[in-house]
Amino acid sequence: MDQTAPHFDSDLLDPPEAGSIYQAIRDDIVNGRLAPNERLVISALATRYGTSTNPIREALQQLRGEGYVVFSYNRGARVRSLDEDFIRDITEVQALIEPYLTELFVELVSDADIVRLESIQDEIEELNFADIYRHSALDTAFHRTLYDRHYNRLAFEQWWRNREIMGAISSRFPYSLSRRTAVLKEHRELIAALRGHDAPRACEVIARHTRGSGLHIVEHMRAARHRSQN
Amino acid sequence: MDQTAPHFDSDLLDPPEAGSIYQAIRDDIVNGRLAPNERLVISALATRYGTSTNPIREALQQLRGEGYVVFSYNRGARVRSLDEDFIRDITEVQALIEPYLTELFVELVSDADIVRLESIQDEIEELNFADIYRHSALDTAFHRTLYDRHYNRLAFEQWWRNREIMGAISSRFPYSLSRRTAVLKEHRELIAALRGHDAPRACEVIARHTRGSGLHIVEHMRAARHRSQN
DNA sequence: CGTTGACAGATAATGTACGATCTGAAAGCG
DNA sequence: CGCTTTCAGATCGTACATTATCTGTCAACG
Repeated sequence: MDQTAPHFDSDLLDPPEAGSIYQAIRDDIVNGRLAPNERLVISALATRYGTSTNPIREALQQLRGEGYVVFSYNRGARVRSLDEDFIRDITEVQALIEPYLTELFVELVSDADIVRLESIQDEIEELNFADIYRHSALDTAFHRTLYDRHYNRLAFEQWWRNREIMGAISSRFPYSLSRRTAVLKEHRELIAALRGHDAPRACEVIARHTRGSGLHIVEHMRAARHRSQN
Repeated sequence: MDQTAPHFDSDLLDPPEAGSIYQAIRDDIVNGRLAPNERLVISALATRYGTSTNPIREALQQLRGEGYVVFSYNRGARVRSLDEDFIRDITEVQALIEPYLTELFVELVSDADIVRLESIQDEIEELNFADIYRHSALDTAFHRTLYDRHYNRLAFEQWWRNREIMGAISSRFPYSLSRRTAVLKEHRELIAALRGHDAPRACEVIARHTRGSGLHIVEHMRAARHRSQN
């Protein structure tokens, strides 16, 4: 079973060495090694990734087009700052896309799919948020099972990008107890809806799931902001 | 001081000269001067826009991130090919975003907004598709009136990008008679729904409008493909 | 005679280096 | 204390070097 790592191709073939700088920078952003709003100095990145400046400049421009990086003229690039408003916005877009992607999956879901989802979910519950990175990987696998085979690659890529951005920020916060129980409950609810081929219910659950995830992040951000205002 | 500055027609916005190459290339794509699937040769573009290669390379990378351009390693860039599947995909995403954006507008619509929409619509009907470019500008103004003030800039930008891409392809086809009547009818229907603050109806109309627009393009593409297969 | 395959030159993408501004901030001056 | 000057560091544009791919010719072969 090819359990795919969080490795996602924007090109079909990974060029031997080419887009790897883009990949590396993007990974560093979504994993928090390059923090939101952090300045991205070209020469520093060039030495960091062991190349000259031009590949860095091009990678940053691509990331700019994807929304990970912002530029000011003659002042260089920064990692996009992820404030509460932006998380709210991205969450609402996800709450549109995910039910849309789910809707088709309800049509074409097979028994094997259900088994796979349940096995992932079993593992999630067994792990019980002990290892956050492992949990994140499992959660990603769960959702990708739903969306991977959708014909609409544009929507899928949009969803994936947004998910990575949200992951970048949410990995800094712990799961609250209420959020944990909600995640588990909603996953189980979704599986039940899929088994019954109940599209409206599946879409409702996934929309609730998505909104809850965003709200959870925003609440953490708000709390952190208040703490720092003492 | 005597800098024979290549002042492109006195700019009205933005940094002096910075992203203007990006803008120029994007405009050329969405206006069809650079056709779908056309090869984008860096040196050729450099001479075309009167600059060296690096700004071109960076602009293309940004456009890649936005989905206008695709790369293959060591083989350069092409304008994204817009096949029927992609139009279908982009249409379905638009059919998610536009009702979402409309929903809020129903809440905050003012009498002045209604007046403005009606005046645009009057002009559209008076023009009656005689000048396609003018019609397109008016139609854009109509829809932007609905979405411009939405707080979700991410969704707005996504909508705008998709709209420009669809405009790039649809401008090559004439409006069929049935499509013309549908457009006018749906705009009027939308205004009526807005006046009555009827959100569900407004969303339904705009979703139908969006899907119809996409379907219209796909039908033209299909017809053109069959013609060329003789 | 037509097709295929290899080779060489041309073309273009990718990487490196450098110089010309621009920015931001600290030092100098009134 | 505020304004100007200076200056290091960074961005942005230009030029060049290095490969990789494409094209067309020509000979070998069926």
